[in-house]
Amino acid sequence: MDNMILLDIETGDFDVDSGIYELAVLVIKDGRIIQSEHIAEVYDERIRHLGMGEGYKNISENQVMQERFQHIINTYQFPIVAHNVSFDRKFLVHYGWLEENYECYDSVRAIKYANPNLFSYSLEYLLNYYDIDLPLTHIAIDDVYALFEVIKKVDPKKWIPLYKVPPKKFNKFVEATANVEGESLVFQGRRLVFTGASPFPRILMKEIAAKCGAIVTGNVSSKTDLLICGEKPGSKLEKARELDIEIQTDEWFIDAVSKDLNLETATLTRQSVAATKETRYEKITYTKIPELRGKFVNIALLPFRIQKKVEDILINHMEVAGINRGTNGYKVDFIIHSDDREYVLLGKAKEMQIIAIPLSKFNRMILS
DNA sequence: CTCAGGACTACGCATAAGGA
DNA sequence: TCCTTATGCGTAGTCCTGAG
Repeated sequence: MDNMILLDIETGDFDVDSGIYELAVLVIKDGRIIQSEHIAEVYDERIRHLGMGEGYKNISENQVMQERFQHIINTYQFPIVAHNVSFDRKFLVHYGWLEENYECYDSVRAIKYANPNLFSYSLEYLLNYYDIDLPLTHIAIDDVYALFEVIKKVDPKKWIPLYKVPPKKFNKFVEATANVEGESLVFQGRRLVFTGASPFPRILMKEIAAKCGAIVTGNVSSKTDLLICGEKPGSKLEKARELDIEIQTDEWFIDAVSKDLNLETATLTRQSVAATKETRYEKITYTKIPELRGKFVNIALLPFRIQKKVEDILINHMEVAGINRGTNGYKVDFIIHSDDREYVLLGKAKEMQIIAIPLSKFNRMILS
């Protein structure tokens, strides 16, 4: 997409009622900036550096500011692009700055499609990942320039407008397997059918039924012996009634089998499998980092949701000797830490000549 | 800390293909 | 010909992740 209006706003809070304090736009034509505007009004120069709209007036209802913005929109009529555009759009539509049906694109989404294997897509993380030497000041005009640099670097080919369904090739299949210990004869040789939703995953119910000697099928027929019915059943229940087949609830089912089987030990594993066949979605191959082989790595300082992913990569792809998640006492050769904080521990690590790299750099190394 | 909207999950159901 | 199994689409509900 060569023509767009890049946009960033600073607001009082997440809530629309908190108001708009700054708005910055870059008009991009043929991939170049042809106009930049910082639509804002300073009231206290001394606290302006704090960002997040500090030191600026609330301009939500300011007619002049609104017209300045709308003049740009009307002049170029390029689609609007912002990082998490639905957030900015919500404010602009709410205060009547923007038509509800104006074409909007989310840069988070476009960048994600271009590079699906990053640990985060926040603007700060992207600046670090792409090694762009611009500070994220949370002053609208600075941030919008930063976003421009990121977009230039990524050069996303696929831009999907808000509310449009993405292409299927990003779908992943999920393979689920259940494991239940023990054997039982409760349903020996009987044909079972499940219908409706239940708090117990279907895959687990099927596995349990099989352990009890049942033959589980998908449709009710005259050969069916028993229908296990959860909430909101469909036409299977109707059919079972017609054919006068025994109908029981899922609680009844769990009750019946738990006499013989120890369900406490049942396990359910889900594995995400990249779509294959006709799609071009390739299995990720990570670049090995030789320095990590056989080393002990500390990942204590990572955001919680990312810990597991990193752990998996370290064990299965980097052949590390061990991982520790705590910060106390264990042998450590290497530290992978979060980008967004300063740690006292890192100073100490430097003293002890332990290599410490931010997550974004690790991310870059394994994908290069 | 909020909220929008996309991603993901877990079903039903229609239909086609496969088996006895 | 009847029954089972596989597949793909529709959908409702839940979870996740950015923005300030």
